[in-house]
Amino acid sequence: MGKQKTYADLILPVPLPKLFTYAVPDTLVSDCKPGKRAVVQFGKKKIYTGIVKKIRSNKPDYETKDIISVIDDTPLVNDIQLKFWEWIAEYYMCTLGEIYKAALPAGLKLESETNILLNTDANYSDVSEKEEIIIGLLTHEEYLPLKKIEKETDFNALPVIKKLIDKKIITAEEYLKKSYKPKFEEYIKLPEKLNDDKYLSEVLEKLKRAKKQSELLMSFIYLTKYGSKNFGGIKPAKEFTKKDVLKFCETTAANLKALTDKKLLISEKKEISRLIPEKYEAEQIKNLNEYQLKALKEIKSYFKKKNTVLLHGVTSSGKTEIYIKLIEEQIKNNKQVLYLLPEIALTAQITKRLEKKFGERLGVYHSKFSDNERVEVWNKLLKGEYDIILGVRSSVFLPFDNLGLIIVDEEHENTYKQYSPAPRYNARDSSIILAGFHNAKILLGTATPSIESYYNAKTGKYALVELKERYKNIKLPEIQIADIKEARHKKRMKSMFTPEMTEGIEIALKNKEQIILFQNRRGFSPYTECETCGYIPRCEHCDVSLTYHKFTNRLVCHYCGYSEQTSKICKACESPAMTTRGFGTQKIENEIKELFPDVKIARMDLDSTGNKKSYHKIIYDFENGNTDILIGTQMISKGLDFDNVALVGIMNADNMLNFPDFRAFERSFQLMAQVSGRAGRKNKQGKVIIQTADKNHPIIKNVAENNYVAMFTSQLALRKKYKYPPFFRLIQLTIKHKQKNITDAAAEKLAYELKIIFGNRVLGPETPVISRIKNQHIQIILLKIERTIPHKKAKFHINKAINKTKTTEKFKYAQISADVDPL
DNA sequence: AGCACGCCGACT
DNA sequence: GTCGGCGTGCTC
Repeated sequence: MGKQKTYADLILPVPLPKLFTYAVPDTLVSDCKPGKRAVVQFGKKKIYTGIVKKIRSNKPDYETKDIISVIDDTPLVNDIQLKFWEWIAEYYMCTLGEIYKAALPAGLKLESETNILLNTDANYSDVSEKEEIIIGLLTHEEYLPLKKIEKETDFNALPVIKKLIDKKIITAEEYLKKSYKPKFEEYIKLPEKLNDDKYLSEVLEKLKRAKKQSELLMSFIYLTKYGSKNFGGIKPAKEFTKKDVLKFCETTAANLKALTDKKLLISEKKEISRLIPEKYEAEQIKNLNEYQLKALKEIKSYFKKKNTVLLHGVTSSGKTEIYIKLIEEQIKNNKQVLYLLPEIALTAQITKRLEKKFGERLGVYHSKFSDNERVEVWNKLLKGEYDIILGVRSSVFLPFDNLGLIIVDEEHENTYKQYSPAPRYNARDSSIILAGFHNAKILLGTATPSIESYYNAKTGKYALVELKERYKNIKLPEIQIADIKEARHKKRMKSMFTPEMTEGIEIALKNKEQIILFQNRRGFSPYTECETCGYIPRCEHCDVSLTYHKFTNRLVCHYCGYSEQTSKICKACESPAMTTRGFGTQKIENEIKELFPDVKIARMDLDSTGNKKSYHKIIYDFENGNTDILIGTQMISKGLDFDNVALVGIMNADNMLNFPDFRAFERSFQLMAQVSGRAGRKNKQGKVIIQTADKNHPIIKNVAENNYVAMFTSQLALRKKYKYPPFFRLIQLTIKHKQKNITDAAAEKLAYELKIIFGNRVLGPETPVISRIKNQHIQIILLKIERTIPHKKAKFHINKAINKTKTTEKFKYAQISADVDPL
């Protein structure tokens, strides 16, 4: 009679729809708890860390492996998070493994690597040439990672290694590699005994002949007592970092080492945090103006009845100050706050403001942080060292245990939706569920609400608070529409600039005021075309035209990264007539340089903001007036506040409006309204010039009149008529396969299965504009399902149809993925 | 997703 | 004959 065994269901980082059950050895039973990481072998060799989902005692009807070890003393993921993961998996039709992968920073998901060791007692008299090469590599090393051996050999090393293992000459070992590396810094302090003046003078006597060393010792002692006023200054302290010692004692590392070797100074390596916030003087937030106060009061009173409030405040109405007041109250009540924002663009300015207010209790989490930094944020939140997290999409996965409020700033932004890879979740919508699990309130803020959110507010699902006055009485900008068609007809265009735009720029420059020129990129990139035959180079793997990059002079595929040299000669007809078409920010930059040669220009787009630094530099230069004209993509539309912008020029409104997407009008309005909001200064009205070939377009009129409600009303009617959100829920299914005929047939079959249940709610299958990516052919099926139908039920039937399709032998390897609420 | 196994055409 | 490509199946 053995006692009952314990089993654990684990979430593993694989895209398989089920949990994996492992036996928990008796020694680990007391330690193995849900939310902790367990190390297990998966398959023949791979070792992973999985998250313990559930502990149970009933034996499964298959053989189980044992858990190797449990890593964490306390759970890394709490119950609320596990519940949240399950909701996301269900709603967005993905696996828990995919969420696990997305939720945790890589440093917390350990994976094994294979190491190869040479057996010392092996007999290697009878080896082949290739085998000898590998043995040669190993003779100088204790061991080598398999990956490294594969890289350093110019033949396929795997079979050779297998042979060598068979011959018992080498062995393979799996080991978990820790990717999180704590950061260390060297600190220097004085040994106790040197506090004794008598001893000190003896030491100095001994150092008589080492002048540099005694000087250093004296100046270090001085530093500990009085600090320094040079080089920016430093306060007295018991110990200093090595870096500071070298700087303030004006000495060399060698000299310092001489003293530490003699134990006259003590050097100590300490683990330090990478997340040292900038030290700012604590700042009082300015008093709210009467409109902000009114809005704040309304939000608070609505929170008594409703969980979600939509704050619709025009650009520069001071929403951030209201957020700060709400955050302060939560902190007073010992609650956590999650402040979500779209992408790095916003973080720079807002981080600074929040850091000034909340100092070290603020954690920042975004994509430009290194993985090590993200691990630290996770751990610090777990330890309760943060009250507020300011972060992007993925911060909804951080280990909060006591949220009181979630703020979703710029609620309408599409970067809240992840498209690829799975989980294809929307952080705004998910955070409403997350807030529910925590009994927390949620505030959506924006100047241009998404149609969905405004509809929810209008129908009473959310409360609506309006803030229509701009902060500091800045006037909304004057909006001028410049007719490209007419200017072209009269031959008055200068390159891509209408006379209105050229004049506007000239006036602003003359007044020493700044200018922002906006060119959206989406659906509009420069490409090359043959003037003789009209041939446009396309990607061989992805069926999409290649984008021209002037900087590298190459044609690049934006889907797979393939690139090729540009050529004057047309590949199709061989005439030397290839020219560039369309213009992006680079082209505008070049044209401006020609039209206004002495003007200082900066460009901000994905290419020019490769890292945190270059991005901040562009903003910093513009803020401080070092740049006259800033040219950019949507990046510049997001929440940046500048003081001296007289003119915002929208280079081409039409390519946004004509984008083939049911949200094109809504997005165009949002973009133009947001970009316009960058214009205007204290006491002086700003100006916006919109260039368009269609000056009577209703959306352009809505923008010019700053009439959100008109845009909303007309769009809502169309959404209803054509069965789109918010009335219908969209689910897009993507079918991929290497062979076109299998893709097409599988898509047909899936559509057929879906139509049995969903009837004419099924659209397609259709060949998307980009019909092939990385040599995979693609078909898509779109479902439009009434909001009134329970989504669980709908998804159950969709999964059934997918499984049914896969029962056909030929379609077994077709990849079918779902995108719920696609953008 | 990895990873291994096994089948088959293409080379020394 | 072996090498290496890729189709197929499995993972507690």
